[in-house]
Amino acid sequence: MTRIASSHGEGFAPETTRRLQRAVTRWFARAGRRLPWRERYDPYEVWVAEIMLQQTQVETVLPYYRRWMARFRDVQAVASAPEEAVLKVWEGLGYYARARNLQRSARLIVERHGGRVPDSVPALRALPGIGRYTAGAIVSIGHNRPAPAVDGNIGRVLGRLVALDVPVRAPGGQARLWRLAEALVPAVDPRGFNQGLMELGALVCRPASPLCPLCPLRETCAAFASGDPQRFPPAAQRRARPTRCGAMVLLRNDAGCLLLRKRPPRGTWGGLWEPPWIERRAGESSRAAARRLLHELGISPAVRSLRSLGTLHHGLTHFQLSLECYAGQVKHPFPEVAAGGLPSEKCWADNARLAALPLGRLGRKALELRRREPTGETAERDGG
DNA sequence: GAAGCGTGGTG
DNA sequence: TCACCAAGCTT
Repeated sequence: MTRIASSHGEGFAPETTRRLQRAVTRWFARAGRRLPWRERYDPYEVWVAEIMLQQTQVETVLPYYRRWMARFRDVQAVASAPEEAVLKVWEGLGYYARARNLQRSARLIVERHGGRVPDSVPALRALPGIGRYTAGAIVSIGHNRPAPAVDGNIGRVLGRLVALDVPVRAPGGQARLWRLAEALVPAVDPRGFNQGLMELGALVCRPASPLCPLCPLRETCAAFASGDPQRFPPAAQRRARPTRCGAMVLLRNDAGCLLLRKRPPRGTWGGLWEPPWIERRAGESSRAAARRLLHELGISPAVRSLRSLGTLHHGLTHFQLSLECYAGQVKHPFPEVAAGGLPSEKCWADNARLAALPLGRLGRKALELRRREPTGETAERDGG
């Protein structure tokens, strides 16, 4: 391996660079997976796929991508859809700000770019939800123009190639990787090169147990030469994940409809619907928390009883949720629920509405808990 | 710069 | 069971 210092920063000697470029693009042409967004390389399709793929694996994305394309054929279709329709297709995929930003961006693309996905990094980065990586990916993959793009996979591949000794996310690590990517991306077939690096990271240069014997870059790879490629680049420290406890209420009225609340547009599960829940205060029992929640909802006196359905556990990136779930019946068929907020933020949903509204996984889990519970009145018992 | 933002797969 | 990770972006 020959590495030289150049005016562009660090990089490889020109002949090494060309060899790496060829090795990656040839390997990708041979071993790259056939994926729906790789059929036509339509910039709209690449854009949607890249947003879905942020922090999400290919296998998870596939069914969502197909549903999306069946529902929204082009930028205009996204721009003109109700937000709820967009969130419904996204339901279950997580990081819901991506869906809201996708639609905001679609409207901006219609306004500013005549409905065509921009082909320059600055124009793309001006759109919400598109950062440095995604802009580079859309330019190179969607438009086949040379642009560097460093995601988790490429960061690991390049990091191993040069035996990067600081975490990818560290300040110095990012800068060095982007300089490398910039120096390596070829003018010819940048699409195949960037995708090839990513595909290598996903299939061969995996975080754990990399398949070096299958790697077209092993002769140039400093981590491979070290004999322990898995050590590079070093992992960053993780933060602790605290558990938050609380109570959720599944309230049915006499018409059999379930009370749902819409979450505020920002924050966790922004814009999605869910059965109301509340965090427990210090020293407060979950049943007491449930009663406090009912009071906030303004329907406390109408509830005959609360029976425990069990505990719902849900893990998120930065915390773990543990919710005691209570089922209750409300006396009046259509009680006022506006007391605790705007009327539009709550609704009594029948089964058709439940199926049509966007809910997060937590909400769906709660509905499942209720469905499995035998119907009819049971004596009040405390689940904690 | 660090924290917030979902979910599912894996060892 | 549980920590770790996966095609990052925003504030």
